[in-house]
Amino acid sequence: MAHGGKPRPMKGIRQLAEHLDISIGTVSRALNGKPDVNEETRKRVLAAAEQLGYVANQSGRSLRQGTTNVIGLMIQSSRETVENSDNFFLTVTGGLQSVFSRHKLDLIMLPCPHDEDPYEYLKRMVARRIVDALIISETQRVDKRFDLLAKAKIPFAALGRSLSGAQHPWADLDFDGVVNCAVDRLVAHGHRRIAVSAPSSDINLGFIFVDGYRRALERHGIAYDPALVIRAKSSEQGGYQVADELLSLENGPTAVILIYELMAIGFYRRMMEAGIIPGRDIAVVSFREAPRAKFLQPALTCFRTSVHDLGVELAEILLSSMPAYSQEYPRKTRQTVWPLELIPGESDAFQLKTAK
Amino acid sequence: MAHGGKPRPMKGIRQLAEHLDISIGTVSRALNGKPDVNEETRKRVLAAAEQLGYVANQSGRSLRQGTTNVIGLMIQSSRETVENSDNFFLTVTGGLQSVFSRHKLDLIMLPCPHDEDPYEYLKRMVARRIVDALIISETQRVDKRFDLLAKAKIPFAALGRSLSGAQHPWADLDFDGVVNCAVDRLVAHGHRRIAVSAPSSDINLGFIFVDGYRRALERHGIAYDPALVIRAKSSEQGGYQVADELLSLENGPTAVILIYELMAIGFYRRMMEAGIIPGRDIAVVSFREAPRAKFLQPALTCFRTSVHDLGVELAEILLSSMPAYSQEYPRKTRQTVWPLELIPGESDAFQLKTAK
DNA sequence: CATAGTATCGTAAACGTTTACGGAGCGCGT
DNA sequence: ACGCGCTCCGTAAACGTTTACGATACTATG
Repeated sequence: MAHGGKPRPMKGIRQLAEHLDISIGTVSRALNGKPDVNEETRKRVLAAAEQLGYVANQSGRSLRQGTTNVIGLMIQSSRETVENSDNFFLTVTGGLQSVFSRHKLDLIMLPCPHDEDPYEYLKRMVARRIVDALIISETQRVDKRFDLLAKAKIPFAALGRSLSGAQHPWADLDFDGVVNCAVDRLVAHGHRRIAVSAPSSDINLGFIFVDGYRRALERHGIAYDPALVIRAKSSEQGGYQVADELLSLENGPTAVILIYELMAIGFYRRMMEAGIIPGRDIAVVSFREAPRAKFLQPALTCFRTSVHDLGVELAEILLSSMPAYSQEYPRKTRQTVWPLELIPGESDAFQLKTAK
Repeated sequence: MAHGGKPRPMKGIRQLAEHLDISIGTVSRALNGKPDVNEETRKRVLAAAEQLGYVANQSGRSLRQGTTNVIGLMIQSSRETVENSDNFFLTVTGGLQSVFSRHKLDLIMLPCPHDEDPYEYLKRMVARRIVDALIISETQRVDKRFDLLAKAKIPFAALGRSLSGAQHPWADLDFDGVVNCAVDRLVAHGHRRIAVSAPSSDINLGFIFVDGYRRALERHGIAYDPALVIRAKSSEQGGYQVADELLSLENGPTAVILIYELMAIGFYRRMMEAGIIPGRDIAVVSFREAPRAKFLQPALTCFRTSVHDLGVELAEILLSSMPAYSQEYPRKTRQTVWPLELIPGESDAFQLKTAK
């Protein structure tokens, strides 16, 4: 009974080596595809590993070679984001993984607790060295995390641009293009008084959106009226509130651009309550289509994109800035403004009769 | 220039020890709150660690003490799930973390790639020993993952019950209670022909829901008619399809129970197309309220619960089965059927006139 | 036969921690 | 003076890998 029986407790590479009567080093080389190993012994090793269910302990490996083969995606998931975003992150995750899995990289999500400072959380995660690279999301207009990551010299990319990260890799939806397209379209239909809804300008999106709106108006020679910019939450209630505020204006708009499709639900309702019919009395265009809005009558004009493919793009941006993969993903630029496509509906499909 | 200057490159505990002229062991003990260390030196160590930004390398620590202080939440995120579930997982995650963070445990999400077998993926994750414990979700009716985890002797809990996991820890929504309550309510309003929609019976939910429906009918002495069970996807299209199939029946129902609120959108639309008004001509009750359904007219009667608190419960179930925390979370039972609350609307608020 | 080269493998160090163990210093009682 | 206990700290082993290096056996070449 020298080395017979079934050594069930698979503790590590050592047991595997003993079971094969091979040195531990050779086993490691065989498993990792290193050159200095006979093809036949390699087969034996792989077969035994498969049979005994051996998989290398990640801690040992990471400690030795200083790499984890894991990419982290940090999400803040504030209560409001969770309520309103329609699985945006899970969809992006799908795109990211479809790229990473080709390189045997695993993606993990790092959800920052609601009661912890995102900066401190990220610092901890970086220091623990549990990931080789990081993707941060929900970027703020000024975001210290960019500096942290740059200083830590860990490869990263951002889902969402930032002033702090002007020269860093990111991918972001083309908010500017959207609002430009929307304004152009509305102006072509005869509108001059166009309202816009946006979240607080602290959030980068809130700033970019309104800034683009402003420049678009300027391009058409329309004066910018601050009263037509409504700050509201990106929710159904927010849409209701936007309608409410616009109704209270003396000189109200003939068209409105909503920043999130969900808002349209509340907006429609409030307007209908007031006897104003979207698509007939007021034009509505909304950013980012979500599957839930299809029921709206009249059909909402909005913008669509493949969030999955945005994830693919972001993954490639990240890999291009990781030394081990950069030659596989050569790039001119590491900053992508992701395009969206206009889906025409009935909510703005009328020509304004009276020129104001 | 013995040990002056700023030793910026913080490589590990060794540098920290040298910088303090203290042995490496003492530094470790000081940082980890072990008893055999002078309070003053402890303060010095903590201060220096803070100043130099030292955080223990996780790989080294894990390797030594065989524990990672990380809990994994595996999600499959099939394309359909991502489309339809309204951030259910992110909400649960919030509840989980609110418990875990109290014990300095970190939660990471492990999203299984779409093209990989969930069982193999889990096997890999377990073998790599990147987590101390696991939560699996989207459990199947028979789910090999339970056996895998039990055999690997890694603590785990499931979000969703399973036949395989009958004796294992889980928390799940009370589908049975929901369908019972719905049937009781509809019967009390005079309905005898009640239809139900459910996903495929492979999915555990699909089985439980219909089984509960069947027993509830039996309790009221109503014959079970298979024609009134419609298998459909939990989406808007699915709801449209359910209405369509029900309309084609010779002897149609006077009430319907939908399994997901999103379906009500399509259901309403198809019914209105046929000139049948929900809440007047047909009663509608739906499971699980989502914020998006509030606009429906007439208001949908549905069931609500705090998904966040479900996460809290699940976290406590898991901790109670981890040796290091079990005495802190004593439990009689490790299986929770999570209750939901009825939110009465107008969609079923009428008494059926003609007794059939 | 001697030598060089090649293919394959074993040995041991290293990664950064934690922790069991023992030792030094000190106070105190006998 | 001696022994004992206590507090605090240093030493070194161990965790499971990977990998640089050297050793061995064999083949080919002169």
